[in-house]
Amino acid sequence: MRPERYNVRESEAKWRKAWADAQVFRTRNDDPRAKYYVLEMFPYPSGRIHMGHVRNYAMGDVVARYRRARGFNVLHPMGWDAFGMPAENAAMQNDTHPAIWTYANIDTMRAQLQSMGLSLDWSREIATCDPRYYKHQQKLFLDFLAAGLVTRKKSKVNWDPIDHTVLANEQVIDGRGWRSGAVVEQRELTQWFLKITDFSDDLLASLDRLDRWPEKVRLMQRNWIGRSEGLMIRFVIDPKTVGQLAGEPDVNELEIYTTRPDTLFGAKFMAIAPDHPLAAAAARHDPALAAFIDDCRRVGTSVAAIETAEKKGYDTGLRALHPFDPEWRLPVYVANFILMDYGTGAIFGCPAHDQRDLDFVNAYGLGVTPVVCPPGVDSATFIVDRVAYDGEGVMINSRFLDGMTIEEAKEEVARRLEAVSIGGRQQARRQVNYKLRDWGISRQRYWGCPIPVIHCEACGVVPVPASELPVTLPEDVTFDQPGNPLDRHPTWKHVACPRCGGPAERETDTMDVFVDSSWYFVRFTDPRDEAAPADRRIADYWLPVDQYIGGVEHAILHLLYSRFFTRAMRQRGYLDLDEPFAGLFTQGMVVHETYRDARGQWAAPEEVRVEGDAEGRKAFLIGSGEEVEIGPIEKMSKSKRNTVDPDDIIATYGADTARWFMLSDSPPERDVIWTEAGVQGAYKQTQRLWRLICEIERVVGPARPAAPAAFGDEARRIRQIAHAALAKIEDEIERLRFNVCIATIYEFANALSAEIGAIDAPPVADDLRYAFAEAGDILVHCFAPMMPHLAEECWEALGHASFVAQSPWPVADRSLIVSSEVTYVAQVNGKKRGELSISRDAGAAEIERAALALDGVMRAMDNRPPRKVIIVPNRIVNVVV
RNA sequence: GCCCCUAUGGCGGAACUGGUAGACGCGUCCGACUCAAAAUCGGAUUCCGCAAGGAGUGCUGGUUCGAUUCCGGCUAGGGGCACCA
Repeated sequence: MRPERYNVRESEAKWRKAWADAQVFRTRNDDPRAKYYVLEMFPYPSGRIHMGHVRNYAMGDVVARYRRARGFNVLHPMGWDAFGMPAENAAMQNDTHPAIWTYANIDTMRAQLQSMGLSLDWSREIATCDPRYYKHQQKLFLDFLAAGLVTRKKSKVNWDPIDHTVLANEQVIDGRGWRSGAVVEQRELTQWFLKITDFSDDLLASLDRLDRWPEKVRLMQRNWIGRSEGLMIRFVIDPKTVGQLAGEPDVNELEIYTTRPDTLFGAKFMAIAPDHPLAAAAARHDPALAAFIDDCRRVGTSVAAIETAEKKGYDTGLRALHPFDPEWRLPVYVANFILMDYGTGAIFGCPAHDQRDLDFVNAYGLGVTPVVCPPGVDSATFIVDRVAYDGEGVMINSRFLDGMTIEEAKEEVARRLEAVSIGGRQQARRQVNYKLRDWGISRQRYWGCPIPVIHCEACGVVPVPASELPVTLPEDVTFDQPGNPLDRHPTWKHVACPRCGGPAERETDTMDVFVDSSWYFVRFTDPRDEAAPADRRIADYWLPVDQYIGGVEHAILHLLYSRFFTRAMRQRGYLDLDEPFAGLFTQGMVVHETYRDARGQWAAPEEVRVEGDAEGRKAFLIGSGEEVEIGPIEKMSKSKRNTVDPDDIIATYGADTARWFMLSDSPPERDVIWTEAGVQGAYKQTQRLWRLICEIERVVGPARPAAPAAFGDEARRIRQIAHAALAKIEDEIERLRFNVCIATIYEFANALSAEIGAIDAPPVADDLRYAFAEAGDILVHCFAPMMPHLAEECWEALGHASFVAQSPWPVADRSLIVSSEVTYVAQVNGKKRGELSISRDAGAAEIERAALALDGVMRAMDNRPPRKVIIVPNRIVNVVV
């Protein structure tokens, strides 16, 4: 006799040990079966796992376990994105070395992940902060450097003038350093860049072939790459306005990039970025302008900050000549919303058809002239005042362009200006431009992969010889002062130049952590290879990743950088691979209510008791009974204290319950709200499924029956229920629709319960016993990817000696599912008026006759003759009167 | 500011490719079992209406025999914006 209740704690521990002892999830590179690589974005070892991790890894594990059952050789590895700022912040706060902090976190989180019962091959675990990992990254960097895929150039950073340190964008709050509170400045540093722009076209074009990526991610990447076709136009600066700038270089003309040359007759001003060379030249003769530029720099380097700041400009006094009218002069402003990184860092402003330009002229009173008239609007009365018009239309107020479409006008302007020559060069040329910029990877920080180059006064930049790799981080560093400890280290950075032997210095910048995560999926294929990032044959066998799963917050940067790395590695012969991730799924966050007391202090969910119902819910502190306000539902975060610790949930309810709840209810791409009721509901299901399996076992008996020659009606019905559920669950798992999958499992279990309840006392006929045994096996297989521990317990109860984790997926017999009768909905004028059940192969005339004979249909038709009858096969009959 | 996404009962959500809106779960209500409670099991549950029937998928307009689904205009919430990971 089986126990009434399923003992979660005992069983889960037992099965995890059994899997580990039998090495069930160990993956071999020489397995002859078809491969399937499923990967979840590896975690940053922040300290403890959170519910977002549970959700992410539960999803990946469903896919891994399902594919394994379907006969694939599955690679499902785990590792640690272990470099990054939090380790340095912790070092400063607690006086612990980043490595010690990081590895301690990894140990904690590994144990937590292991308690989830994930089917991971832990023998392939990697950490990016391990020199055995970053050694290969340094080799890749040097290889890319030799191949011209790396460059050095100047770029701006946020500089904290009190702490004397470079700040990350998130460390700049309202233009001030987070620690010192000092107003942030911009500094230019010479930094290392990976030339991702070499691949702009391919990165863009290949998006079309990523058909197993969410459309929104492809769209975001397309916009990010931002290919545009436009015109470079040289504006002559009126010599009469140059004045004291006369001696400065490049003050005779201003080159701009525009995608809207058609609006040239709507131009009201020119604007240049505060970092534009012309702005710098003008500022040398105008202290007020220099002060204005300093002001602009205090916003920081983030585009969001620059573009949301109030639009401000400074008139340089320079005037540019309109290309089509030498009498027409346009004022040249330095403006805080022009970005030096895009185009030439200079624009002409047409307020009528660009909102930013319009906001600008409204602030400076420069006037608006519309030049594109929307269809159906009278050009004589069309005015633009607060909202710019960026739609289609016909050219107006534009002399020789009048009456043309936008496209015709663009072409006409380009054609005319290409033909004009100034100083021996065309005044304008067509140009394809990209928003995408090269990837700056230099970080002025300790806890990252050292950039393996040496700076020699005589020889310049010298790569560290391969035999000396990896360049490891020195361990004797302190974090008692801000800034990069590598920079102030007494010995580490001083070395002999590998080329001339003279005194030289190591590069003290380390790499952006996005570099670490741009090739880790390659390393997992062959993680212990000492000679190469991965053996080429092994990498080519496993890659691409068949299903990649992670947060949508990585939709652009991480995924684009990984796509770049794949291309660079292919070019250098490491891989034969177009794209790293054939399938991508972006899952939603885990969110929770927030609680706040009268003093504005946040309260954690475990400190709060919630009472009430539909009318209103109230929350009280458990200790004092004080009422706390129930706030909005937000992403779980430490600062709002609305987190739930997976350890507590797993200890109370078990890993299967935690996994099940994270997969049920909400669609995986959407946010899921953590509720206590939801977890309890999931827990009840584990017990329900266990009871059902026990009942099946009692009906089937100790000996599993052989397949009978024929099935009676009841047995046929049970088989139909089981096979229909199996077919649907297969489809839903493959589409990663875990919530629908779980709903189908509930329906399946409910239906089986009803059938079991209808069974009379034993003995039970052989065909029924067979049908129940088969249905039980199918049910266990269906929930095994989500609740693997319970599934093993049930599998054993049903009399199997093997692991369900190693058993093949049952074959759905789809011929059992089709019924001979179909139900049509009968509508009159699109409104449902009845239903009719009819043979699947009934003809149109027969269906129409049956529909018109229905009571509800006749009443609704009210003796009017049918004008038209629409029949959608197997679905609907609509009578139009 | 720019780019992207989302919106369906009391709640989470389902609805194949434009074809029965509300599957499944939670909650609530009623009932069974029990001395009682818990657990479990059965039934009801979009709204208005006694009913017939009507209304209904954030708001608004359109296309269609038919719109949660397609198109236009809004509103609200969320993600990303290049040094958080």
